[in-house]
Amino acid sequence: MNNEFIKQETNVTGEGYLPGLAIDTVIFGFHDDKLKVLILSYKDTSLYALPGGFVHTEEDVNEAARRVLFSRTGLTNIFLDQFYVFGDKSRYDASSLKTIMKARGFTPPEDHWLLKRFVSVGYYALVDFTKAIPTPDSISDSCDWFSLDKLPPLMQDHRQIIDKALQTLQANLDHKLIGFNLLSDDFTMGDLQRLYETVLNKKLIRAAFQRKMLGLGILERIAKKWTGGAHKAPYLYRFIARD
Amino acid sequence: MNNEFIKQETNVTGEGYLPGLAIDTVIFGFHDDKLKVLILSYKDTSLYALPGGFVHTEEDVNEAARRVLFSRTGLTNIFLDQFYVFGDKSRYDASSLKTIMKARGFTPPEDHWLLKRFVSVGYYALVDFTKAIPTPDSISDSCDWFSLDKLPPLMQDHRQIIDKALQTLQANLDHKLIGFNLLSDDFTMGDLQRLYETVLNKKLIRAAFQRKMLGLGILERIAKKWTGGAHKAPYLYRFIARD
DNA sequence: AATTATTGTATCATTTTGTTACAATAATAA
DNA sequence: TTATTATTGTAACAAAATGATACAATAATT
Repeated sequence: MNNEFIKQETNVTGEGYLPGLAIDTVIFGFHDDKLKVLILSYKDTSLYALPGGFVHTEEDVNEAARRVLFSRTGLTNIFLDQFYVFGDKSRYDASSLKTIMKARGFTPPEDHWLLKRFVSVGYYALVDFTKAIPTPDSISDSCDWFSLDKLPPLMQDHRQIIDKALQTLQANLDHKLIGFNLLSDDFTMGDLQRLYETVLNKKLIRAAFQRKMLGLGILERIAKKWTGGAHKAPYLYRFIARD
Repeated sequence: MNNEFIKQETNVTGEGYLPGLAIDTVIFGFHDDKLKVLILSYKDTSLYALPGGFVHTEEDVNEAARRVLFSRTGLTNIFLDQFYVFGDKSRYDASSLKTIMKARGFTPPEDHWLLKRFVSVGYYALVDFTKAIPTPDSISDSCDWFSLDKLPPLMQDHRQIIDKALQTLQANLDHKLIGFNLLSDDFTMGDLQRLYETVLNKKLIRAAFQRKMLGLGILERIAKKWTGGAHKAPYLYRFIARD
């Protein structure tokens, strides 16, 4: 359980943190043929936000991204891909952080480091919805999956950050051996196709998709899956682990 | 002519700048069938570096990138693409900046803001070698094109920044309507093919390349070019301007 | 006027992708 | 037990994209 925020808010000058630099993570999951995103809600504020945090002075930024994700959601061992830096002057809005701190019974001084302008580095990841059991940290009420088409109003520019992450995901779906964390270990060709269709938001041709995927040589066939449906049982596949 | 650096070094606390955040730009040009990169050399130090700088407190980061490029090289109206954030703790090396300031007759205090840890946002661009006449700013001896295969030793991690920029360029050459700034206004199909071959570092099939490029519908044929060679004159093409 | 080198394009082969079809088969219903 | 149903895996063919070769056109040179 994370109580780093308490350290951050009472530490008025931001000692031990890189000033003005934040991290925001966009964690995609896939369930019910919908893309989901992990969203935190801050206690007693009705503020929704991406899991984010700050960089320690003695830590790589990429390292910080992993730590922040773990401390805010409990998710670990996830490949995070850095996708953009959000650095517009207009993006930062001190009011939401003020609200969060006040809801916690802390009234920050006007020159509190968290109220200054921040530039945020965006990271995204794809995780297996069933295996990723997010748990909120001590300053959050909840840490939940939201469908992309049913997002609550988000703090600051987090909505734009998600949009940009989705664009990056769509552009990279083919190249990166994505789905690596996204589906459970074993899946059917139908599962994989529905994932692609959802991410790319378009129908794919079944026969061609299957031929293509098998042709890539990254799938191994495990066993048959008895689905309980009135039809031939599909094979189960898994990604071939690379050395 | 830029004398922002004088402001930066005498301003020991970094007032007016975002602390710990730098910008580095990788400007590619193409000449003699070679990819070139713009490199500055600092006066009296034999230190070579990418054109870089810092972000004003009242400015977007993307804006700052354009301003920095202009103030350090004189280049303007260039589309810069943000490609990565270099945030490893190990990357920053105060010694080179100390050397630069000392060579200018200024001995910075140990806690000078420029000697602290920096995270750098990388941008790259492609420019027409013949039109981009770089001019060094007041703290640089020179601002020159270097072949990618003949780079001098560079400050800090600038070499890795260039490598990463090149990878991004290679991955995006097809998608982005690149070459937009990279070749002169009018060019032959051969010019364009040599550019692609150099960036991708592989031979392309002439007939297929020509068919593909013409098929994209982004080229218009201007006129014939009398090259002086003992052969048929090639057509000149230019990119069709989009609305 | 013949020669040379390069360009633009046609032609055909090969590969990839789109489309349709069909046999295989697990569950269900008859 | 046997037909029915829905879905899967794959074959077969069509269409499109790409690779490879060839050749006519032609500006400069001989």
